[in-house]
Amino acid sequence: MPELPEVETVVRGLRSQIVGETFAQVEVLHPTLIVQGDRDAFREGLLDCTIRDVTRRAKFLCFHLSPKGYLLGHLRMTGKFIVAETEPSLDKHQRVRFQFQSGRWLVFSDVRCFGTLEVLNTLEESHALANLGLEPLSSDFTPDSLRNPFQRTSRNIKSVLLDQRVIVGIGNIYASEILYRIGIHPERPAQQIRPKERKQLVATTKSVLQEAIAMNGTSISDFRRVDDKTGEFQEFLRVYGKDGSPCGTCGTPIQRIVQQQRSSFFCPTCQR
DNA sequence: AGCGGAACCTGTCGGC
DNA sequence: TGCCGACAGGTTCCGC
Repeated sequence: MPELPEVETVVRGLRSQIVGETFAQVEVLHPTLIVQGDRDAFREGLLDCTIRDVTRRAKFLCFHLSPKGYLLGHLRMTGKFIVAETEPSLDKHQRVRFQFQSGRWLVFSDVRCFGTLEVLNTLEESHALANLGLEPLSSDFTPDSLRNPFQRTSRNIKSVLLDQRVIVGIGNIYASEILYRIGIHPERPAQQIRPKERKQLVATTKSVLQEAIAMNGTSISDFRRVDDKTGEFQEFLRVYGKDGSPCGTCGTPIQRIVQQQRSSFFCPTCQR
């Protein structure tokens, strides 16, 4: 489910639902994965703590706890948080179940077990957060801020867009969508991106992500499972997964290639 | 130092 | 029906 717009949507949902709740019970169902470090320390770090706020950094979810500490989560490919008013029935993908003092529940569910949850005293001690790049929706993300990262690499533009040490939040789907909208071929070396194109890249990245957030991230989520979201999903995406169908601008069939072991979709005519 | 590739794990889909 | 390979929205680690 998760690139920046989807994580932002989840964060906003959680913030509106569970700020003020206090952890009364923490059940780790998955033996080793998901929860980083010691399971007892994880439980102890959360019990009796109140959720003060829920925020996002890159694709990480950050629960701010009172009196102290943070719960840092990452959905990776298939992680999901579910809030429930009463005890949810167990299913095999649930990994961690939290009960609040109010009697409400929060469940972390994850088919592939790539997701992570970690309790921290301070955000500074997080290894994961240490080397993250610019937030694309912040004012720091400017054409100028990309000049050096683009200049001093031999990689192609697609792979730099996915590099969380440079820009955070862009994933495989939005990388293709952004490059399509500005007419840049995913295999173009980042070094060859001209100043004018950097400017377009920044502006388009912001607008694509903002538009997706405005659509509550449904541009991606549940694309296979939930029929009623399909319309919105298909309207938003112009190239991702559209391998073989005609480009909306010129009619040339959209092409799929593999870069860094991941699919890229592009129009061979419009993108150079 | 920077890069590409493998690994982490489970599920689904299409082809034979 | 069943088996097999390809593929899935992300990150981290390892070797060159």
